[in-house]
Amino acid sequence: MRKPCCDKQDTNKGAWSKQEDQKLIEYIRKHGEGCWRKLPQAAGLLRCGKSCRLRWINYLRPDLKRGNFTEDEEDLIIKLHALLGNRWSLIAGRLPGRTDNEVKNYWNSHLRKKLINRGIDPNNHRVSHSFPRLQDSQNSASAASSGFKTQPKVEQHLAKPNADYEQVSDAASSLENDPCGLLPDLNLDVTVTVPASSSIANVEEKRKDNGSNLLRGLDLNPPSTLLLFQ
DNA sequence: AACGTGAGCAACCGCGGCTTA
DNA sequence: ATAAGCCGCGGTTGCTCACGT
Repeated sequence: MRKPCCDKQDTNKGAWSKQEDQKLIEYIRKHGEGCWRKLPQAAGLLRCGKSCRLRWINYLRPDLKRGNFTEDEEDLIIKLHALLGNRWSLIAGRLPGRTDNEVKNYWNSHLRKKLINRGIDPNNHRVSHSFPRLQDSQNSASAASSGFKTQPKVEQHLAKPNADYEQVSDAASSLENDPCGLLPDLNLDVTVTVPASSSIANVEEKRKDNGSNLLRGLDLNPPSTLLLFQ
């Protein structure tokens, strides 16, 4: 049998130092990503491989954008969350240079509140009486101050008060259980194909057999050609 | 100026599925 | 065939900083 992943008593925890970052960057620059278990020892780091992977993916990767999310990115996150639910890695996969952790944090700290302020339940993207909407004047003011050019299409279509649409467990299931066509105007223009062996959908289907029905057979194109909504 | 509070974010934890010995 | 390690994910925690009193 294999050795345990790492000796926890011999590993550092908490914030990474610049020296540690540098070691990790140097090592991956030379050897590339992969084999996270061996990496810490090979790179001279007293860290768990898991921790190294997280640090690299979320912070050190050279292709990371960092900085504020654009309005387009915000809109896309909201729409993808309505479609996919809390599948942050999938959502981040549609946002070049963004990580699942970053998207998740941004959702929890900013976007959730925005939706709540508009009387939309962020869990299912439906108008909810338990999230009292601001008056229109306040709403537009808050939208303007919070960076939205106009009301996103999602809200325009979802902000129809109708108690029948409430109380659904999560966004993904709400879409699946949408007999009334709550989201008719989202125009989910996705290509339905037999998944290619290399497609994201295929990989995801292999990984997450539970609850990935939404993705089954969806050929998720690269971000630049994504046509989820119009 | 000092303290309290809340927001934002980096990092950790635990779990599930896959891989491998 | 099976048990245990590996990997990646989502949820949660805890630290830091900005802001208000």
